[in-house]
Amino acid sequence: MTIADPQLTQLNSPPAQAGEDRAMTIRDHLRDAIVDRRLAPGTKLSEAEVGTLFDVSRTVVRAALQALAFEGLVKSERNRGAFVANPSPEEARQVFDSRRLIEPGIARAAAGRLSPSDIATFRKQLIEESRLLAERGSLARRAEIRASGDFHLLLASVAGNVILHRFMEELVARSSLVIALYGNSGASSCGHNEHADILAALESSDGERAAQLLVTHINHIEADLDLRQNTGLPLREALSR
Amino acid sequence: MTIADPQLTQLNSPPAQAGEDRAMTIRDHLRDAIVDRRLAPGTKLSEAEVGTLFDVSRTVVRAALQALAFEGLVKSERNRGAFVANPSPEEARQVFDSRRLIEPGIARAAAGRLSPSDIATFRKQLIEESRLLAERGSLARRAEIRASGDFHLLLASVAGNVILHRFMEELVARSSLVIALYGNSGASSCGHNEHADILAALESSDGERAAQLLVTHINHIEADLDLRQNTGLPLREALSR
DNA sequence: CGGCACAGGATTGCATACAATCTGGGCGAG
DNA sequence: CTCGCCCAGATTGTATGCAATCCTGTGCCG
Repeated sequence: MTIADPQLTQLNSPPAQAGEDRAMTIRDHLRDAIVDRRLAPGTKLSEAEVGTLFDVSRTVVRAALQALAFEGLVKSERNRGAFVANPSPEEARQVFDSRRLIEPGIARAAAGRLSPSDIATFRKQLIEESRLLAERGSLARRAEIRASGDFHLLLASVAGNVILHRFMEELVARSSLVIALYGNSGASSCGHNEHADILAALESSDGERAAQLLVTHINHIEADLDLRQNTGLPLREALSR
Repeated sequence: MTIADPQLTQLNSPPAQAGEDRAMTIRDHLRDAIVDRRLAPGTKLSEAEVGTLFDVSRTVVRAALQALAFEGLVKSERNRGAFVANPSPEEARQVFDSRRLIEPGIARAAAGRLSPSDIATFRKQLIEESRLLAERGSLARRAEIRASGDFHLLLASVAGNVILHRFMEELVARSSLVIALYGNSGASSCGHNEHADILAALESSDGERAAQLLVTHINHIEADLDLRQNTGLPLREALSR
């Protein structure tokens, strides 16, 4: 059960980053792979194996894995190793509860600060989403989920609060994991039209409406999941019953 | 310019932790020292020095420092080292903006879940705060600030959302830093009575009122700071010490 | 035949060694 | 005297080695 399948090989090509921080580069690549579902929840991330893939020592890999563990994307167990997080339905609910609490506030803040260049960026983002929505194939589907998350991140960045932005980065990433695990419909889960509506509300400086649309949007995403308790049981306890 | 002053010597006594995670132990001790102001903002945390103090290798220290950097309590600059964070007034405002956004939601959630044993814990907490409020001396003042933060953390823990709880841990810790930096009044900044009022609202299951009191409370804390822009010299935190 | 003990291998935790980079001071030229 | 360069010390970044721990599979015993 090695992680070196063909689709992951692309991880191997960080184009010789400049003297930057290699641990963070690896962290970013792993995070992308996780939210893209190229790495399934529960997959073991062996230090040696990751190190070989990226051609660095375990020291650097450990730093990257620790960072991902902080973000909740990786669960690290002492003397056992690091695994792609496998959020329980309860955790999944908490992710969306948190988003329902935080994102409306972000929307209100963003509504008051939206610059013309922000609007342009948003439009480009929506166009990209449309393009991916039209495309077929699992690869496009992945990119679409990613782009959908980027919309929310863009919103957070416009709001101008770096702390909340980081919180949102974590929440969006974990949402991707949760959707990967509990996603139900074949239909695209993240209604793209809703994003456009939210942007429209922002453009008319109607932060309150944007906030409300956002909550509805999050509700839709969560409603599309199957968060029944059964699925989440760890193997051991499943056998005990 | 060593950090081994008399008041820090107490860091040196982790009573030989069991096989637990030493990096996290060191992280906790450092965090305590930072929020207690025993380590001033801007202080350099040399890996070798910290390692000597705790009698571990730099490897472990690096893990602890990375954790603190992730929480925003430490700012780590490549090839230069780790420093106790020195938040700008703008960052300080963002901390409180974040708290105003998140804590009311936590209060509403907590109001619906408050158990009798929770109430008992809260009461003990308030008594402790009163005790410290009465005491004199900088040591008691530190403990009081700490205890005041613990109230908010307790609230988050009652709310039952582990993600939001972690966010609050970060925000409370950063608040302590900010208060240390920009605190104005000699008077106790964190009105203890307000905590009691909040608890009363929670006990009567009036989450809305608790939320509102909480916002007022946060406003009071922030109002007690001097967040004028003047300090904002990005000049390398010039003379920050 | 099933359960338990134990050894082998593999993996992580930690310490240490070495390389890369930064800081600060001294020295020389203008 | 001031400015700039260069070198030495110090500090961080990374790799590697060793010890501790955990998992697996085998063989023994009930």
